[in-house]
Amino acid sequence: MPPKKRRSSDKHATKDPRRRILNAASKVFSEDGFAGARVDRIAERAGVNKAMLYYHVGDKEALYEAVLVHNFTLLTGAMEGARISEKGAEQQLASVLGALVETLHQIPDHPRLMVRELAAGAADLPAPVVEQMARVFKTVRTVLEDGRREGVFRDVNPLLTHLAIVGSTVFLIASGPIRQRFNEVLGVIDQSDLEDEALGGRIADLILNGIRKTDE
Amino acid sequence: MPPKKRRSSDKHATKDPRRRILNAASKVFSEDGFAGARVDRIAERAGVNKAMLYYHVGDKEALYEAVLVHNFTLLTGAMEGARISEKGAEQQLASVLGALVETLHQIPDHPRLMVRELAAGAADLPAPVVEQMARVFKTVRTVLEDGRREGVFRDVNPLLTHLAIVGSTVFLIASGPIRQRFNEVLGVIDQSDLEDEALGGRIADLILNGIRKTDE
DNA sequence: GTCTATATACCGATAGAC
DNA sequence: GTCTATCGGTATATAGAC
Repeated sequence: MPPKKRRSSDKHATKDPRRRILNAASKVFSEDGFAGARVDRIAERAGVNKAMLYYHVGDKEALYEAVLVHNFTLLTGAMEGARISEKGAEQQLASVLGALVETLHQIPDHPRLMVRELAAGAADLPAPVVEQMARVFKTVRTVLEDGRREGVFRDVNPLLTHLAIVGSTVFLIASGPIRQRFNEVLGVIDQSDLEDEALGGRIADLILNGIRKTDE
Repeated sequence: MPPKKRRSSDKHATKDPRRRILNAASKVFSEDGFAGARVDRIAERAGVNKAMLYYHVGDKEALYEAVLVHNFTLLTGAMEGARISEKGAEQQLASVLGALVETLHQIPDHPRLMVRELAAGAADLPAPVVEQMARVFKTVRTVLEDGRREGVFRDVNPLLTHLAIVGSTVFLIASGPIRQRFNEVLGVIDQSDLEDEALGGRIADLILNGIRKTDE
């Protein structure tokens, strides 16, 4: 038996409290923002007493930082793993984009949280979170530079391109709930092909066509 | 003398109170979000008494809706005007994109506000605001469809492309404040060419290359 | 470790004088 | 139309019993 973390293992649905609190907090923070989120609601959704929340994680601010770092770790891990699993820059970019889309699709809280931070100017983001953001940018930049060196990508501005990639992806993921409302106003739009993981391919296609070096 | 709206005209800095309140509210809401915004701070920044704010505009919710509609009106007007001032679809798209970037650059509050709404799922956006959002999408979609009919654009998904355009633009505008912080972590990045209105051209270039029909 | 009850502070909104 | 003073509701955080 592995000594790593005792599992209660007998019953169901009871992960360790801290994990349950973090998951609940991620949802509530992403829905209502930091200021709008209510600690009582987080505790309620996590199925723990509010006092226990403070006992296990800390105050509202510490809870928020823990959520951001946890979610970001999943994203950076997936993107970096996707990059080194491919060889050519073009394949790497497609793979990294796929990992980006897929991960954000799995934890849609995260793009919503980060999109709020972006709106706020990300002025008082904790340093650990900024480091995670930087890792995402570094991964994309590396692929872009490799692609340019290989001669398959145009000489695009890395930061601009990165923002276009992450911006369009995050926008697309985060906009899921509102598209239905759009349809009511605009009439029916076929968005069947916007569902599922076909998203990654569509976005990758769009971006790749924007930066791929053609026979100009 | 035009009968339209009496201007105090004698002194300086005193526009009508409602306008001052709306401008201040736009800034504070965009910085702190609806829940995080403090009515006292809005009144203070507008240079009016809090009771006067309620007298002239209404409660916090009415104030918020008034801000969104006001900002959106500027954007839709600029984009629709830019479209009909050009002839070819490609020129129209460049012009519309230019108007989009320029307007958001002039009122950076707006992308921040909308980005927050997006994060929240835009569940309880007032109907007038949703209509304005639809106008933006309609303008972009019309250009894309024209371009496809003219044979200069690929058969891209309108909603996907629209989200990529607006997403990358909004992201770029809204991310202004955080890029400096990125530089501290990543080392110096040349972003001199990301300033000013050169932005419009760069984004238009990137997007156009993504959807332009090539000799495939 | 867990829960109840509560202290403390803050914020939206308005009453009412001028 | 303008301002001061304040009410009432609510949210974070903790004290203290078990």
